[in-house]
Amino acid sequence: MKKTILVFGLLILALLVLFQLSKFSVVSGDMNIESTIAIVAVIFFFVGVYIHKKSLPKEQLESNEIDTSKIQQLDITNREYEVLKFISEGLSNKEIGEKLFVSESTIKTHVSNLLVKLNAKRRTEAVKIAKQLQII
Amino acid sequence: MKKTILVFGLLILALLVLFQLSKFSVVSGDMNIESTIAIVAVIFFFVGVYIHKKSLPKEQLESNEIDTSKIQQLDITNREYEVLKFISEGLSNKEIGEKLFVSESTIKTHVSNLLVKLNAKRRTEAVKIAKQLQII
DNA sequence: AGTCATTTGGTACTTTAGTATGAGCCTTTT
DNA sequence: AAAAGGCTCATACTAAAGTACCAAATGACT
Repeated sequence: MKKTILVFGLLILALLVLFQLSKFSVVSGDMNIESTIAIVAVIFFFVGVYIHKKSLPKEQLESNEIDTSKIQQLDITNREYEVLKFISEGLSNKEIGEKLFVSESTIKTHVSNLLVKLNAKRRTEAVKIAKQLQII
Repeated sequence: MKKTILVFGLLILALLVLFQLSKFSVVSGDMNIESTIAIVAVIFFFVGVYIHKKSLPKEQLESNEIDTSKIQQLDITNREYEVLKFISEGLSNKEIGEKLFVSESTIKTHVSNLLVKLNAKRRTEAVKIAKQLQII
């Protein structure tokens, strides 16, 4: 929180300096008007982008990107990951088996392994943990 | 997609017009340099904010806000909603019962009613649907 | 050729989950 | 007071989910 205030304070200061500099350049004739306005426009455009980005909660920007490396760290195999995604879609073991053209037994095996690897007691908990880890 | 291109096209056009106008104002002496630069800075700042906002996927901005009205539309009661949240946390009926100081039977009743109201076959599907509806 | 990880699938069993039904107790509304 | 909705709980059941083991086929790597 203190950090945010500091950053914004410095930013405003920088903008004021920039603004004064741009005026000075024009008045002193070091630069023509078109260039100055263009530069100011470009800079303030990016400032607008930056401010808006910073104004958003961090999760909304970080989230939605699946962390592939974490999947490997947990030793989750391709097949297991497929099953995990179907679980998060709310499908039963039987339905997942039909989607992947394998038996329900196979899905049960995958699910059991997933629960161990994700340190979950139930499939619902597995979904929660997987989302926290940004795996799905 | 066509709409996006159209909007951005018009936006660029408007900016060019604005840019030319600002130059013209200064050259013709209708406005002083300071004011012109300030106006351009402010406008392009907000353009930056706008562009950045538009560049984000809609879900990232809409999401994270729970839709209270939709909960009522579905006739989900307070208690049922509490249970729903615990389900999404990956708890079992027994664990939820302990958290809410009621029996597992009671939780089963609530879950059954939730599944009907959310039109889900399983608790995992209920979680998925509830998230789609931005209820949790 | 042999090892290893992955995927598959089976049996047998225990544990949760979910359904159906009925009932008692409150509180709010009519 | 009666009706209605919400919360509670129990019984009895069926259906999924999950565990524990075992075993076989496959492909990659050494």
